[in-house]
Amino acid sequence: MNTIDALPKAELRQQFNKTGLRFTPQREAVWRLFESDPAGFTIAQVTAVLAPQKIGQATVYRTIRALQDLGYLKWVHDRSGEHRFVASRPGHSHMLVCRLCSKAVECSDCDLSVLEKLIASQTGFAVEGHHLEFFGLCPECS
Amino acid sequence: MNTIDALPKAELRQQFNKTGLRFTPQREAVWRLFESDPAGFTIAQVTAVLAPQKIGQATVYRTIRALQDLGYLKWVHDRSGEHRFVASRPGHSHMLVCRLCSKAVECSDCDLSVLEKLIASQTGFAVEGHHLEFFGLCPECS
DNA sequence: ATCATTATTGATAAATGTTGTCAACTATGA
DNA sequence: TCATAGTTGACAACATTTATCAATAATGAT
Repeated sequence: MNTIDALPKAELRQQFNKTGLRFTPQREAVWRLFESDPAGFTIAQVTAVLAPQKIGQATVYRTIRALQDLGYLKWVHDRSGEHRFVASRPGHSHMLVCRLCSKAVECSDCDLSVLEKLIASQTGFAVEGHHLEFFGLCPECS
Repeated sequence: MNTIDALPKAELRQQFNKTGLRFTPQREAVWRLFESDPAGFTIAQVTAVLAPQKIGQATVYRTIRALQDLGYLKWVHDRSGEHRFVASRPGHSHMLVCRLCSKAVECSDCDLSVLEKLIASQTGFAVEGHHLEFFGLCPECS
């Protein structure tokens, strides 16, 4: 229920090529890493894990940004306030982050439109979008 | 309606002293800066603005962290994804950030409990808290 | 008001984190 | 198979954040 389904290699290649980017072994390795753990990783962790495979840190930075732009990576915050990246699917969604195991799951169908209307009427603010992270305990850690 | 009321000097001093911290001219200068602009500042901006007053960057870092711990500073994200700090009042609240003027206003009475219950029933996730930022257009920029 | 205590300051260095450069390499579409 | 053009990794350059420490100054007690 939590881990997202593995992304077919062909689909990932297609996503890269669509925007003129190339599908390289290094980029696939980075993506596979994120796919392997729903808790996600910080940039430092990714470079550390992939260093033995001789993947340079510049490549890690570039790949993470590319995956972000494609919508396959979203960020959440540690309790320490640090960025952590998590595999996801393109499109808007919210993240539920477990306080204990750090696992992050997407919550895409949670509607905030009611709240946005309330805000509009109370403050005159025309809400166009939002970033929302929940933290708490996942079913396994409860 | 947007800018928060100026914080009395005595109250700020009290807040610092309460936790064993001291109320110094440097710390007051940092706070006054944040109080002066509801759009907030990045750390780099604060150090740049206060450099002529001979306030070291280490002091800026320390003071911002202290103000954060006291609850008087909250962070929001730029469109570029960067941290920006904004003056606020202690306690939980959400931030409304204007896309044009970057002004940030607090929205403390927006209830997410309904949404949290919905999430709990749908995912089994026990929500304990959240971080929520809205972006859009403030009344003046609409 | 004075004083001793002890947190704070600024300068500097050290440590991290991020981006730029470029020749060699390789994925891609023709 | 081939030419094109994006990609790689090593390294340098740059930016950001933290640690150190002697001198200074805010605080509570007197």
